[in-house]
Amino acid sequence: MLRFTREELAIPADQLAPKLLGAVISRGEVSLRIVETEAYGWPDDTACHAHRGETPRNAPMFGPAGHAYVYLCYGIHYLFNVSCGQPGEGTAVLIRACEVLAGENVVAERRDGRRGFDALNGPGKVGAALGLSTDDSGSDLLERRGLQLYCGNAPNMIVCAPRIGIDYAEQSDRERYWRFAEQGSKWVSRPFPKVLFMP
DNA sequence: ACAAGGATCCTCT
DNA sequence: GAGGATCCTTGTT
Repeated sequence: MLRFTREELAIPADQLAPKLLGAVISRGEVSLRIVETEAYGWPDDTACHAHRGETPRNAPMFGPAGHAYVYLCYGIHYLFNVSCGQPGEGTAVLIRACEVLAGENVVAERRDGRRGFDALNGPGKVGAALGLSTDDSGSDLLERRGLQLYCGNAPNMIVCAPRIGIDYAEQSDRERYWRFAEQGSKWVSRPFPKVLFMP
C-alpha cells in the first residue's frame, strides 16, 4: 500500500482532514479505513488543545507532521490524532470513525464483542480498537512498524459540519465546518446535516 | 499540593 | 435524552 510523504501531511488541518478520508490506519493485524475526521487548527482555534501553547501532553502536535497525538479523554478514552502543519505549529486531525478492513476478530475483542456499524463510530472506539494508550503518543506514523498510515481510495462526495464536543471553545470556532465524512456513510459517529463540501 | 474539567461511551428511560 | 464513570493534565496556591 502507498504511504503518505511527510510533505503531503505538512499542510493545515482543515485541508488535511478531508484528504485523510479513505486513508488506512493499521497496527498489527488491525487495519481501519478512516471515514470521519475533524480538523484542529493553528494558531487561532480555541477548540484545539494546542492553542494555549506547547505542553508535554500536546508536544506531538508541535513536531513534524505524520506523528500520533494520543491523549486520555474523560479519564477513560484514548483519542487518536494525526499531527500536521509545519514544525512549531500545534495542529492535528482527530480520527473520529472508521470501518474495519482487517483484523475484525481483534477489534471485536477490544470492543466488547461488537462488530459492524457500531464498533468504530466514535473517536474513543477507534482508540480502543487500535489498542492505543498515551505510550503511543509521539510515534511516527510513516515508520514501517507500530502504528502506520497508508493512502487509500478517496470518497466521491464529502460532507462537513461543525465539530462535536467543543462547547468550551469560542463561538466563531464552534461555527467552523471542520468535521468531515464521506457522504452517506453509515459508519459516522453522528448524522451530518445535508451540507456538501466543495473541494 | 490541590482543584477543576474534559475533542466520550454506555446504560437506562 | 440524560446522567454517571473515571483519571490524567493543567494551572494555580
